[in-house]
Amino acid sequence: LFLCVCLCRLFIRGIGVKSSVSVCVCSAGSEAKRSKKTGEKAVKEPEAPVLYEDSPDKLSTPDGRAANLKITSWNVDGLRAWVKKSGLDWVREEDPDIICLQETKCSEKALPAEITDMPEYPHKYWAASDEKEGYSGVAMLCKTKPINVTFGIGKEEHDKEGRVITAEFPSYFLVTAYVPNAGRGLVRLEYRKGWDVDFRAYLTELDQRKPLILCGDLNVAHQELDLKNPKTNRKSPGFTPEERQGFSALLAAGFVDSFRHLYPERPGAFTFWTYMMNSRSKNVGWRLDYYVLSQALLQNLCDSKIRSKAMGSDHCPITLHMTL
Amino acid sequence: LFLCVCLCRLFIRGIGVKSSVSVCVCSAGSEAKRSKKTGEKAVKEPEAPVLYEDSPDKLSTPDGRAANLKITSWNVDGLRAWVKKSGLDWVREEDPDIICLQETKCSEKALPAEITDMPEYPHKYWAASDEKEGYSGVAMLCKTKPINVTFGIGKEEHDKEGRVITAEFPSYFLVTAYVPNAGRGLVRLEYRKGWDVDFRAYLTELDQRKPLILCGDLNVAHQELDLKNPKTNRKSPGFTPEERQGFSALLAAGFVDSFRHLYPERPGAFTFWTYMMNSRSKNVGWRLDYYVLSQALLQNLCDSKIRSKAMGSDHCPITLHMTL
DNA sequence: CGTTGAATG
DNA sequence: CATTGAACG
Repeated sequence: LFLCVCLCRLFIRGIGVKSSVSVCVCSAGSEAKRSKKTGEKAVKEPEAPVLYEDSPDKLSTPDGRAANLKITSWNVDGLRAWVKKSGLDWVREEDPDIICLQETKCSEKALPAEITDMPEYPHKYWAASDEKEGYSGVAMLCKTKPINVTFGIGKEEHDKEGRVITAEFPSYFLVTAYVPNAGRGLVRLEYRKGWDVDFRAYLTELDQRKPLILCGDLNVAHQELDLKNPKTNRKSPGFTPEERQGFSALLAAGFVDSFRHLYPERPGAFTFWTYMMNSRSKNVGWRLDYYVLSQALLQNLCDSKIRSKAMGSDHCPITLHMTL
Repeated sequence: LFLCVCLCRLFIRGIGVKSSVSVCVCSAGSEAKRSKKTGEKAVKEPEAPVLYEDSPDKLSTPDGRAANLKITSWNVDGLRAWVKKSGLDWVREEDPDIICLQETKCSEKALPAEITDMPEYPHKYWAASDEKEGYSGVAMLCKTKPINVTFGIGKEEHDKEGRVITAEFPSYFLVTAYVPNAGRGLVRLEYRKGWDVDFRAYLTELDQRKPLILCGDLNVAHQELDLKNPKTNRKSPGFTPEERQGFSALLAAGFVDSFRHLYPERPGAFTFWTYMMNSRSKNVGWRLDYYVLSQALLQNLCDSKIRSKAMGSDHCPITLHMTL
């Protein structure tokens, strides 16, 4: 086992795979202690995985107004493969008013007819990477037509990779984003830091006009509670101090992490699991996908859900219920 | 239909795909005439495909000596995928004394255990491309140990792509080759012409020491009879005048195309069908794989077979029966 | 581990 | 149409 762990670490070294090693560090209460005591060797034994069950959807605000807006966000990790894996069947079942997709990896002309033809969502918006085909890309599908839709964040250097779509509705902005990954070896961490600054400025500006909902793959696990193995991932993309501080700064600018607001202590609530090492079956994951709200919208928040059972990507979808 | 043909041709234009257009040009006798007469429009209709059934194996020489050497050659188009598609099951069933494989696209360290462990063939020889991983590569598996085995043809410029293995046995040489494709747009035709000259010299020299059997994907259809659509492929890699003349020159140097020697008029005898356009089901193919013999070995030839039903690659295997 | 396009055939 | 490694995650 020890050898195995070492080999795993060697394999992962420097490349910053998100899920880290195969030995669970997050303990499962008394389970963990017992297994430590019974372990014959000095090496750690795998502990019982903390699986996760999301609570039932709450469909009203704290003051009792019924939910009337349902949004789903999903990093699909390649829209075409995700469609083949019946991702759209799950979406039809979930039946949200708005669907936001990230990492579509698909130019508009290559979109499968299954999604371009979907009559339930007559208003569809696509953003793709200008240069690299099959890289990045986000989409937004709406049942009702937004007042206005824009692409990018208004900064040339950030707007070539199809990472942001902003839709304006009467009472709010909806922003969906696929935040740049800091990359293996953190080769793109500097760029990411600049992105975080500029993206925060963009959101702050929007927020001054109208409250906003930000959703998508923000490519950061904010706190230790937000990933299975915080100890071993301090230098992994998505959990560097810089990226975590970037998220903290966003919250400090007047926004709220809706899930953590509602469930401040809930462990094991992840939205991403690397395909490697059976991470998902062991719930060795990260919470990288969020609904971040303008503080002004907190009163309209009903629930913020993690649909961890939905398959088709290395991320699972998340769903937001609002009264607006 | 005409539009479709045009689009196909446009798609294929300049890239020299071997199988050419989807309309069969090779006629099926009276069938063809009838369909032409009944055609309402001026455009050609698809004709009934000429399918191919190989004759039963003949297991003795013309003078009645029983076959005692069975060789199988197969361009596997990626050994790892071919193994997954049960190519080895077919080989075990065929049970030849020697197996020659081309386009293995696999370095020695990446070989699947299913083939490296095969106890029926204790003597295994692998050649791979030096530079490009997953490109070219040939292999030879023998039940009995050769006297000597060499790699390449003794010319630096040709010996970097793992294209030739030569095994010396008491009474003959066995050479397996994956001849360089002239490439889309014939970008490598000049190189191929040089190869043909040097390979022929290599074989001629070998032949002076001991008679030889050459097998493999020679990447040329010699005569019009050797591919479905000769008219439309005059400029396609594998059927250019230069490549065909290269093969003619080889025969003129004292060698025999064993299949065509035995079956001089047989049509539809192909060993390759592009994966595109359902070519194989329509037998729109090419004969690119050969057993070429030193003239001295003709007296030992029992049969030269095309196993066109064996699946797992875009080529089918060919089998040679000899008395040696 | 799994998606994507590129090169090759 | 299908295989391969490379980039990326």
